[in-house]
Amino acid sequence: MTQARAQGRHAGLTREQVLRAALALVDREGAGALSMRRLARDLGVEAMTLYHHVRNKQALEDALVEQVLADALPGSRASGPWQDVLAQHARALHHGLAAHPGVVPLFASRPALTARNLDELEALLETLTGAGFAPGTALQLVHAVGSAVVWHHLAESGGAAAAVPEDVATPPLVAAALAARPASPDARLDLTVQALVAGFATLLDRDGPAPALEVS
Amino acid sequence: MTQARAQGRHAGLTREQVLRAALALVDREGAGALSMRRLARDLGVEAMTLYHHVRNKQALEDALVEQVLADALPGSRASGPWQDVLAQHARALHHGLAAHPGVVPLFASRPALTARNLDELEALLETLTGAGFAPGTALQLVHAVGSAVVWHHLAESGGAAAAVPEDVATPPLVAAALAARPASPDARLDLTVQALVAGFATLLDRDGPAPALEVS
DNA sequence: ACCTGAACACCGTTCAAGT
DNA sequence: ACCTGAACACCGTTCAAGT
Repeated sequence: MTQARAQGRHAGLTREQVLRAALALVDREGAGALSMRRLARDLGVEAMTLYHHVRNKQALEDALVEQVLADALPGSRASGPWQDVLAQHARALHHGLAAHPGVVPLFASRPALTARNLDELEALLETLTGAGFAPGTALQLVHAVGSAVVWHHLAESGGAAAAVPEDVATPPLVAAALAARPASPDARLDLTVQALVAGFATLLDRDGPAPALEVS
Repeated sequence: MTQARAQGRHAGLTREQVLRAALALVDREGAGALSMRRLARDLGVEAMTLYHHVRNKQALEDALVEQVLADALPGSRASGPWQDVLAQHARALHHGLAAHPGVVPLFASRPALTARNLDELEALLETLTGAGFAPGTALQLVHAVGSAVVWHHLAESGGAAAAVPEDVATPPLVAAALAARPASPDARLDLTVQALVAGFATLLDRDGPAPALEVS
């Protein structure tokens, strides 16, 4: 968008500018609109210039995911009952994704564990093992909650709910269920997260007795 | 791969052949390798020929998802306790996805409800509402289980677990958790599904008393 | 060190034309 | 009805070259 430069002239482009522009593009037009050439055009630069600040498109997408994650989970290290800590984590992730809906599809094809959020994960595991969970079970619980949140956004933005085909007769119970389920997406996510928490709570007994949390 | 034809000659191509070839391609080389031009080459045909059997690439991908789903869930209408019916549903979906790992990424960007599996859904809702669940809750439970299974395959094939970065010191609890969690992917999926089932079971009381299933 | 330009090997899709 | 061929407007990435 800015004007062309003679060859060899510094554009003064930084990695941060590239990432910011990429995030803006994805927020505006979705992950499908992100291309090296298009992003370069937005920055008023040749496409090849971008490769000086980012290894390739994959790495660019990785960086976007990391940034959204880092913004969403600032390592708050909340304390309190493990159920609340986990719910707080889910909420933070939820709001982070809501702020950048276009990035959500990129989460689907990427590992859940990145350098940037290892600290947050460690803090959650501390809380959960402190509450009596075995470490392996705790990790699965964190993953389950995280993926439920991501999946919720994936489904919400894909119009998953609205997709009962027109030309097919909706069976009675499906129709009733669609009409009766919680109206707001947030309430639906809450229900699922609460069910996960309640479900893993029943596994607590297996892992060993929980320390009495309420006592001093 | 077959030899070229003079213009206007019938290739005798059918929609079924197109879908079969597309599924084979995706199974062999992943969803990323699926392109109209590549698929046409595999079929020994010009790319434009495909548009006679499929509306566009989107529709082709939709058809692949539907087919994998239809193969995985043949509408078995299993009976028994709702927990078992749900676990059986999860297993069927799990095996269906395992048979076509390349198709899994296509599930992430598509609605969960298609014409092809409405019957299966209705049957599941029958079982769950029969067990005392409110229809809305039942639908959410089915969705939660389904997305847990799909997410599991997504994470498994994306190498999500193996992705603790080399250059970063793994915090102690994260390391312990990775070492201690269930070794096999199947066992991990089982744990999550069981937790979901147990969690929604605790919601049963809210929805109303369950009819005595064992009686007569 | 940072940026450009041409080139290579690809895409999805429209449109007019063949039989 | 079914298939082709050329065309349009795109891709990611390599490589040699400029300052």
